[in-house]
Amino acid sequence: MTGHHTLRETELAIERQLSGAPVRHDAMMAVSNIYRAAAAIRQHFEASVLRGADLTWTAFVVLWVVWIWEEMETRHVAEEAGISKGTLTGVARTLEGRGLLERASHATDGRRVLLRLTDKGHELMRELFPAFNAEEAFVVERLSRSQNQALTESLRTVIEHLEEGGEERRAALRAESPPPPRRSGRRPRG
Amino acid sequence: MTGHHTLRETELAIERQLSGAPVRHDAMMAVSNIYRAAAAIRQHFEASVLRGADLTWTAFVVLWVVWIWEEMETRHVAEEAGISKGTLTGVARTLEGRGLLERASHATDGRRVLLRLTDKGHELMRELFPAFNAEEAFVVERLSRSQNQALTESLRTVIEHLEEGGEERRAALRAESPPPPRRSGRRPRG
DNA sequence: CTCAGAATGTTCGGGATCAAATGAACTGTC
DNA sequence: GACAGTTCATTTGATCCCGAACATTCTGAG
Repeated sequence: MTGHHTLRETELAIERQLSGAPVRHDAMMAVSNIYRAAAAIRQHFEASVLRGADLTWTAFVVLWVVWIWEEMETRHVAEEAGISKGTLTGVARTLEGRGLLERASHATDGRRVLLRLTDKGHELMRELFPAFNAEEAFVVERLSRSQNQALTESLRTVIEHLEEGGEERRAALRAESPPPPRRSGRRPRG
Repeated sequence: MTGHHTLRETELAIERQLSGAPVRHDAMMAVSNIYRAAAAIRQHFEASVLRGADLTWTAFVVLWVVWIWEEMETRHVAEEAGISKGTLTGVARTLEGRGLLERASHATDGRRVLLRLTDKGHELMRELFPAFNAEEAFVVERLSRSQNQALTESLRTVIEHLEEGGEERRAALRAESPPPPRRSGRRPRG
């Protein structure tokens, strides 16, 4: 959308394919821009601050969450980091392999696993976070204080809307047309 | 951030780790919310409209771009879709395998590859896009017209800022401390 | 105490992701 | 016409990503 074509060209191309059916362009642009901005930000960070530590965005976020809360159960880390628990297992494994993170078993519940940073992990975060935050400031550099505020607020509205009403909506859509089994994912044994 | 802890708790925890060094919380919240919103949106779409067609967000975006522009060279598709050309090769392969997309060679340049939808792909997009757009409208449902407008505008500002000033900034940071080789990626032969 | 059900982290399968390396094809220059 | 440099798409390696299946552990009802 930010590529070679102008907005108007894109709109015309859409009309052409849909033979005039109404399209919510405003919603389309908002959603599209949220996604593009997120991708651009992630890419910028991985190519700048995170590059020196050879960390992905996700790996950094996991380290950050664990760093801030000192010690945390994996399911909470996954939720705060916005990834599934299955993904966290893998990310924690690589971070553990690099000596930045360590697992510890829960005192009273044998199922739970606690994550905490190693000394090396602490040291890394202490020097990395200021640089990361400086880059966050760079990202929103062109926005005024009030624009930044409004942006943050609107996005929070969207996030809360999806958290509160999303599941219901998905359930309704599933009821209309039950989805076929996913192509990927673990198969039943036998 | 939208997890169990309040904003204030998080801020205190950050101060604790940084022993009072200044932090740009406003920038942090803005960037964090952009990323969380994008992730929530992607997840909602993959669990609703895209679920029936068993498509990932990326796969849908690629189909969409090709659909709108009828026929397109791969590097332009990658740029419009916001993914690297290496990623596109893989995504196009899976889409081709499902009979939704096809490759065609360029008339005068043997290096280039053109993508276009198959009949099956056209049919899918004709029925899928309206549902997709309806979901986009759902996502921004709680925003007023002017909020939506401002959100879109601010995000565009961020995207353009990164497109225009990002590379220079990354170059400056690389000059300060030349990055070590990446852990992943293809190795030189021999 | 036992045993069914719930909760928790890991494994698995298909796929997406990037940067760097690579090979194929094109473009200019001599 | 050969050849150096450029421009494409593809390959490669390590990682991330999800959801569903799974093994292990805990909990509550009886």
